[in-house]
Amino acid sequence: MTRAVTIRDIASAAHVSISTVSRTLNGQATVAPDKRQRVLEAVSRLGYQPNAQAQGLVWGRSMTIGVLTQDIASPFYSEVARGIDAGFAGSGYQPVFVNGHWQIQDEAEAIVALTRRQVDGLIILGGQLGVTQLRELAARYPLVLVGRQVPGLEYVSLNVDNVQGAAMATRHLLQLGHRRIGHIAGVATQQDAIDRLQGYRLALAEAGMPFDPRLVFEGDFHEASGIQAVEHWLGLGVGLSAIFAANDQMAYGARLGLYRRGIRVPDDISLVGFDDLPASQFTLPPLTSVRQPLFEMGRHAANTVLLRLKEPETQPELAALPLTMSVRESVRYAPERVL
Amino acid sequence: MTRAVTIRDIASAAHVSISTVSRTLNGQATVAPDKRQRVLEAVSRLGYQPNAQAQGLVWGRSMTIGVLTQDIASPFYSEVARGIDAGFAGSGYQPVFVNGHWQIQDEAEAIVALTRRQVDGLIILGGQLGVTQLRELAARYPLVLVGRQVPGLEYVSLNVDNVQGAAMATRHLLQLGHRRIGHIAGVATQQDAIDRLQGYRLALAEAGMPFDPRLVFEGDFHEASGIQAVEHWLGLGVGLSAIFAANDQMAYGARLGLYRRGIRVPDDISLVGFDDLPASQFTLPPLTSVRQPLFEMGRHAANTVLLRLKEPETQPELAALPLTMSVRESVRYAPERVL
DNA sequence: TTGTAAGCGTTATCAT
DNA sequence: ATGATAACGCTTACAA
Repeated sequence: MTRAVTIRDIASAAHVSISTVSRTLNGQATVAPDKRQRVLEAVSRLGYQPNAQAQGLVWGRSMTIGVLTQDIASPFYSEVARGIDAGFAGSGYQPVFVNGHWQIQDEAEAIVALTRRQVDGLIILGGQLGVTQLRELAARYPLVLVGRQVPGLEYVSLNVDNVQGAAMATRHLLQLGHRRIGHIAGVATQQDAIDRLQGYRLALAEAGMPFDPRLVFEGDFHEASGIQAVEHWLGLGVGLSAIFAANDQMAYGARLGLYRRGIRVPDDISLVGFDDLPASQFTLPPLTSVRQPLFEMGRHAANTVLLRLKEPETQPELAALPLTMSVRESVRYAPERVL
Repeated sequence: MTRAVTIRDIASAAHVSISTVSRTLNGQATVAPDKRQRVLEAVSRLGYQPNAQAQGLVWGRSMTIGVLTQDIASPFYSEVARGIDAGFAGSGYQPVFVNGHWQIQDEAEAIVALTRRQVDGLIILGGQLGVTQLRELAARYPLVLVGRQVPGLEYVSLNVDNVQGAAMATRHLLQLGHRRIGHIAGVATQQDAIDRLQGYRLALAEAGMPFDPRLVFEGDFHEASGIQAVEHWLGLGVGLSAIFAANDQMAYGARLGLYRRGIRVPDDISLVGFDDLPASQFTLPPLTSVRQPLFEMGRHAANTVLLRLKEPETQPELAALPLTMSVRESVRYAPERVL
């Protein structure tokens, strides 16, 4: 369309050289007041905005941070994304979000797109990128890994203790007298799913309860698999007084599945989720859940990248953020009868 | 960290000039098979990726499309974002999402950030940017406006007919015998909120029903205001047999508010939302809602930008995408008694 | 077919 | 204090 205004346009409009324009705009260097004035006037009159691409070329950085998510539209990722966005606000850096779509192929392509665009740093949320590739990336960029535990990359990994979180949820149920607790697990290839299952078993073991494999259903972190879990258990006739889902979305599904069978929550069955998505405050009933500080995680990841950018030598410790329970109305004392 | 591999590295590794490298990589031009071979080998061995910033500088475009949303983490925007992402997949263009945070100031800054980054096109979702600024942007960039109706910019506006959608929802309720229908409106400064209120009134008028202003509560499109609406109406003691919320999120809030008061949906009160967010399939009960094809809207917006980029002269018509009703379980025939 | 060199818009070095 | 000019990494005439 119309050609953009360049620094040359400003220079000729203000009757100075382009270096003078650049100097006035970039702060410290000394420029005579009158010329400075003319430059500023021309800049605002013509609406000049320096070309970030050209600046990036000469500075060797793009003021851009790549963020790899799996699905920008999932409530989980988007809450983290919001935190990342907040973390970079006012820093001059712009996050660029790309999607891996849960597929390693797409992830790899997304990373290439980011590196070609000369991102100055990287935040990788989950995913299945291989250890080798992650190590290479860590060597080239200030990198923060969220939700992945990679041997040798602990210092760039921002994690929550999923084992403890799941154990906490399970203990919560046990303390209320529940003895038959179903667990809707996530996909077995993801570390957080594995850890949460482990936490569930840990709490059971602590309480001296036997582990019944029929009480574990492997879902896929989406709502529909929560419904399937309920159908599965009801068909089997295992007896259940509580369900602990490995994430909130599956808990929502389970809730609907129970409703379809006329089973009340929490009267007949108690329900606990994991993540504490914003929406869980408004479900019916509001869902008790293990609170992951998603927003904070995003912000923390952003701040860490920023810090590494500023002081490349420092290796700030990435303390694991604490998990807490958001206790709401979906849990009650274990009923006499088990379904 | 480590310096990136440049075209010069490839040139010297393959013992050719940098133009030969460029030619091999950029397709058509003729390069001797042996040199071509050496170049390709060096490229893959050294893992060379052309610097997109430098290419952008030469080509005068960044292969980047700016997308202004209000809140990347809202289920509404993220579903559209997913569609946009899908629309650009494989096109070579990369969407860059920025947030306006519902504030005109932030929006303006976000747009500046995008233009400085030399985006080749723009998609603007909602927002409050002034008409003048939008016109300027439309003159400089291939632009698609989603959810805004700007005089003189109809040809770049992708809209749904909110008036008809709201009328459809209200008629649905009327046909089932409901006579006291509350409407939870959105913020009165947003056109879609105004249009939906108008559609509600239109359907009422068609049915020869009087408009009772006490039956309209102004919310803010978030869940909490749905709860407030219910509290407000129950306090007032207007009688109600159905509620039509201007978006799903407020409907979720209303659902919870009713639950708190022991009012059943749909037995006591019917509930209809607007947007048909993915989550509405899993609420309790699943929510009847006016379906906005959010994903499709995003994809369509992306495709339109792509088309304008390819053929700048053409002005493809932006046909309004159709709204339909997603009928689920939150609606029932009007009960005898009104609450 | 290939290499040299100009240029994309900017900053930074260097004289002046 | 200011203006040439050489980069930055790449593509693309233009010569050879």
